[in-house]
Amino acid sequence: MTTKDRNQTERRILDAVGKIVETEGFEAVGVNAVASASGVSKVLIYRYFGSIEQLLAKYLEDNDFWLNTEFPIQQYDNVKEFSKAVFRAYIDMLRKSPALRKLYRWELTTNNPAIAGLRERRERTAMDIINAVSRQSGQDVDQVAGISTLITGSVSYLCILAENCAVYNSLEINSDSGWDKLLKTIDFMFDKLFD
Amino acid sequence: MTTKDRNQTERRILDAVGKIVETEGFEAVGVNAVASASGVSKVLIYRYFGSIEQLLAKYLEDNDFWLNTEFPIQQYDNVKEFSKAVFRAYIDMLRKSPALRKLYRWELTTNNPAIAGLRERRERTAMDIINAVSRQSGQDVDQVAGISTLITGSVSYLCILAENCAVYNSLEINSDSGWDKLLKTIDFMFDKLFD
DNA sequence: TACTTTTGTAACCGATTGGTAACACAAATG
DNA sequence: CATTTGTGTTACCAATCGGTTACAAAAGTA
Repeated sequence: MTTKDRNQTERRILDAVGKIVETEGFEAVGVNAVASASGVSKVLIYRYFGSIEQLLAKYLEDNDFWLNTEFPIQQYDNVKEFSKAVFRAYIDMLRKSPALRKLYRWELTTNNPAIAGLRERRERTAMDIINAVSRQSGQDVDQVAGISTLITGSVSYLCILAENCAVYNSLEINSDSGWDKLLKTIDFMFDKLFD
Repeated sequence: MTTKDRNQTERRILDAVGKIVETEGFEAVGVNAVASASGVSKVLIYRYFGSIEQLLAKYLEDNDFWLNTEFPIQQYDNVKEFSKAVFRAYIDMLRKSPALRKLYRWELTTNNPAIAGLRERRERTAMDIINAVSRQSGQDVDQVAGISTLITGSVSYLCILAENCAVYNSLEINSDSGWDKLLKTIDFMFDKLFD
């Protein structure tokens, strides 16, 4: 260590967590890995964060990993275009962020208080949108939730899978071409559904 | 060990793999775990299977884990009903089999020759169905592939997630009630799309 | 019978895991 | 000045990981 600065040390540790998460995922975040990646003795990890669980909770807290993007439905011409925009944003977000993909992947194998908190907030955000769409379109809430689930669920799955698999149902999920096709399908779906 | 019977020993080892996979997933299949779960010294694992990778390959080979169910499209009244039946079967299969869910989960973090082989066969099976549906319905292949991807992708995701999370978009993915709602949405979708 | 091969176990190996104790030193506090 | 508090490192701990060596005994073979 260069200087004696707790704040800086904590930041180093958290940065190291971020690096490991982005490259190898949450599963690889251990005391030894974080210590060597940050260049800080692991004793300080326990001293400043208590445990790896709490360190990860802090990391999740620092980075807004729930769907916090603002979507003012009033600004859109109609519900259909609004819906398309929401899912387009969802895809972009997930395709751009390795950390977010790793988080979604981690959630498939883990359950702890930090994750539960994330899920709750995400659930609220999602249901706010779904309720708004249902209200404005006159569609049944369960129906809207179902459609939304089909899209976000498969997008989540494909974005995670793409890191280890290039093709799914002949779609190149590794490149823009495959996602353009999927987006076309989504648009097509909404054109048929919202009429 | 009771008797000296290689076949029986191999079976014991493979059974132990199955048990570990179903309960903890492929990630937990290690030499020590398999040895203690099977009651067989780990030396024999190396002797008879070479490595854990090869043991898992053998396990995957023994259990037909790709979509091998036969779906004769001619037997159905129309493409719409055929499609609904296919996805209903997909959901049932995945919800019933813990091992299959664990496999899908494992594939999200891993890539190896055995998995690649599975994916190829699965891809062929899926594209056969998709091509058949496209031909009979007159729909564009990419469109059919897209719809199919949205459904199977989200179903895969939700089935994996359900082991650690009870609710997604207000759907109870842990119980039949949630899946009934989703099935209704899928049926509704096909009713709108195939017309 | 004597010898070889097969099937099995126990014990060990180095590497790595999460976690802690002991100590050095800087900085603030009396 | 002396002393406590905060920050950091080194070195260690037991447990577990994948993997191997050495050996015992059963089973087949000459």
